[in-house]
Amino acid sequence: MAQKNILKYIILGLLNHKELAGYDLKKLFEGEVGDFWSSNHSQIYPELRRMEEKGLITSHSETVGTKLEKKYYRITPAGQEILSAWMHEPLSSLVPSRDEFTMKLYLIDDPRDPLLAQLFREEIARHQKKYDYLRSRWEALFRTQEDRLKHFGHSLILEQAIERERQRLQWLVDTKRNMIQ
Amino acid sequence: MAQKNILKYIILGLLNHKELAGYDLKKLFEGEVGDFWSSNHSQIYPELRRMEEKGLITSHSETVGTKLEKKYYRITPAGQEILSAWMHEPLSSLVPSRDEFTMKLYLIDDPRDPLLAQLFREEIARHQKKYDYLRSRWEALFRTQEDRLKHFGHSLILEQAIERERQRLQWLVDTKRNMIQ
DNA sequence: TAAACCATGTAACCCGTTACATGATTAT
DNA sequence: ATAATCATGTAACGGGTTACATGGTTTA
Repeated sequence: MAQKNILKYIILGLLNHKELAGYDLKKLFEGEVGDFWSSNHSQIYPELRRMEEKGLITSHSETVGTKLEKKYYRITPAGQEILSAWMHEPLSSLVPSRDEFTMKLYLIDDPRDPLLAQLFREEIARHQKKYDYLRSRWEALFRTQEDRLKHFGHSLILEQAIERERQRLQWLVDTKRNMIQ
Repeated sequence: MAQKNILKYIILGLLNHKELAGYDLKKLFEGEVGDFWSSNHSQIYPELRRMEEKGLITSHSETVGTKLEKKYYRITPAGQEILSAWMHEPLSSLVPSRDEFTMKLYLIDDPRDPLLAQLFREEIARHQKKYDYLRSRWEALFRTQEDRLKHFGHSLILEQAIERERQRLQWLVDTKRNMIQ
C-alpha cells in the first residue's frame, strides 16, 4: 500500500446525503469541499467505477436533453457500513506539513540574508489572500444561525481554517517586524 | 509532471552546509528535519544517484571499519545554482490541508452526533502530544540565544510550529466546550 | 553471541496531477 | 455561430510508501 484511499470515504460521505453524478462531485471539489479537499475528475470517475464494482454504490443513468447521459450514484447499505466504520476509526497519525515556505526558511541560517524578508512578504501575501477568501466564503455560507446548524461540520471547519490563517498571519507579521529592526 | 520534486532542493540545501552520505540524510529526516519534512531511504538513494548523474552533486566513498563503504555527497557549483534559483523562485500556490479530522468533521452535519465529541477528544490528544513534543525539541535545541542565531531558520520554523499547535489546541478546546453544553 | 544499528540498494504498488479525447447542451 | 459549460472517460508519469534484500559494525 502507498497511501490510504481517503477519497473513497469522502465520496461515500457526500453520497450519503443525496445521490450525485461524477460531474456533481467534481463541481463540489471545485467549490465548497475544495477549500479542504480537492480531486480531479480523472480520479473521480475511475474511483466511482471501482466503488460500484465493490458494491458500495449503485448507479442509474438519466438522460439530459435528448442524448447526454448523466450517471447518478447512490450509496448502498454496504457502503454506509464502510463509511460508518471509517468515521468510527481512530484518526491516523499526523503527517508533517511539507510546505515550501517552511523548507526554505529552514535552509536560511543567516538572519541577515535578504531572502528572509522577501520570503516573509510572499508568505504574508499568500495567507492574507487565503484569509480574505475564507472569510468571504463564511459570509456567503453561514451568515444565519440556521445555515450554521444545517451544515454544522462545514461551518466548523471553515471557522477553524479562518482561525488558522488569522493566527499564521499574525505570527508572520510579528516575526517579520521583530526580525527587520 | 505529477508533483514537483522538492526533495531534490531539500537535499541540495542540506548538502550546502556540509557533505553527507545517504544514511546521514535519512537520519536527518528521522530527526530534526523530520518535524517538517520526511523521506525514506528508498527515495533518498535513487534521488542521490539521479542528482549525481545530472552533475548537481559529486560523491566519494570512504571505508568505515575494514569493509563497509560510506558514500559521501558534496554539492557542485551547478547544484548551488539550482538551489539558489529555487530559493529565489516565488512560492507555489497553497494546497488544501487534507487531514482526516477536517474531513470527518465536514461530514458530520448533526451537532448532536456523539461522534463529534469523540472526534474532538482524539484530535485534542493528538495535538497535545505534538505540542509537548515540539516544545521539548525547542528546549533541547534553542535554549541559548547563540543556538537560535546559529540555526536561525530552524528555530523560526520550530517556533512557528509550536504557535500553530498552541492555537489549534486552543480552538479545539474552546469549540468543544461551546458545543457540549 | 545476539541484538541493535550502520549502510545501501531494488521492487511493487498506489495516489494524484497533467494531458489527451470525445461529444452534447446551453448561453451569448 | 461560437464560446462556455456539461458530462464522462483514458493514458502517461512522477512522487511517496511499504516491503524485500544484503551485508558490515558496534554494543550489551
